[in-house]
Amino acid sequence: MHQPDHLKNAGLKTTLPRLKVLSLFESGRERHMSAEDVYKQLLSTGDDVGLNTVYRVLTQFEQAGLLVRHYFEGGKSVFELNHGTHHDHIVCLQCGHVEEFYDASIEARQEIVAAERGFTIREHSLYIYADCNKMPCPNK
Amino acid sequence: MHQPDHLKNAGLKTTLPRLKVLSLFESGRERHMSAEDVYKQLLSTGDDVGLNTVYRVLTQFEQAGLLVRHYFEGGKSVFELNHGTHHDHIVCLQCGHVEEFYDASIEARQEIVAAERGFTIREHSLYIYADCNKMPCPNK
DNA sequence: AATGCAAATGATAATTGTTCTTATTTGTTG
DNA sequence: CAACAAATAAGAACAATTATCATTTGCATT
Ligand SMILES: [Mn+2]
Ligand SMILES: [Mn+2]
Ligand SMILES: [Zn+2]
Ligand SMILES: [Zn+2]
Repeated sequence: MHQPDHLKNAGLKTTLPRLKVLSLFESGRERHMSAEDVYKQLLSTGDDVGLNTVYRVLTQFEQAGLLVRHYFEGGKSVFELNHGTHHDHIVCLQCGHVEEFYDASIEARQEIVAAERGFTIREHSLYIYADCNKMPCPNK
Repeated sequence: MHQPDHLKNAGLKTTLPRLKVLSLFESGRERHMSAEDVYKQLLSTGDDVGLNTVYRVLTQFEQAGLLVRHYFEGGKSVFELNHGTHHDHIVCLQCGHVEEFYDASIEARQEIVAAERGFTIREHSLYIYADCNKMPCPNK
């Protein structure tokens, strides 16, 4: 799916830090990660990459369309692999567990809401904050 | 609507800084303002209030239910008067103009999405980023 | 394989938005 | 109007992110 040549295609040199970050996302260990998350994961496997390089690479990957950036409540950006299709998120306020969903009816209504006001949608973000009601919460 | 006694009711002393911040929101000059926005508006009318006091007062007003806080894309919190009813936002990417909307069908679908996954919704945020298509864009 | 150079990295410093600390001031109450 | 708790303001501290720049690395060419 995302091979090293995705980097070349995006005009990015195939460097060690970039490969490390990309394979961390591809490992599937965690789908949604902040810069700090990525930094710490790489530290924990000895694949050290400077924190500012992580930030730079994440931004480049976002621009190259390899990653998608989200602004979850709490101020820090979170990234995930871009698998082409849009989806929204429901986040457990207790444990941080994130589930993804796509609801065609919500998507359609947004278009109508925008059109009624003369707007042309560029993007949108919908986050539902909730309790997952699992015992115990899966992540924490 | 929001009189000074709203402060007392919330257990907050009726101080000059609080009155200044509250009346700025009530003036209707701008509905959605960040701490920095409030700070600068007050400076511009000579009603100086320290920036940290602005932050503190905004947080207190949020807790007292006088204001609602939003996390717009870009990292900074934005506040608006709480007029009791929930609404979502459509933001023009060109001029920053914000319009509010409420769509019962979107709200209802969110409940279904959450329920299907066993979640109980606490809150949600939906921002549509768009072009307002006005010539010129109203705010800038 | 060695060379050359643009591009990328990492150490460090700077910025931005926000919160904390604490001495001074202010609002309320007797 | 005195007393005292609560609130303010100045400044430091913090957290997330971005910028600067000397050194290193990927990679195309010899
Ligand atoms: Mn996702
Ligand atoms: Mn609003
Ligand atoms: Zn949970
Ligand atoms: Zn506009």
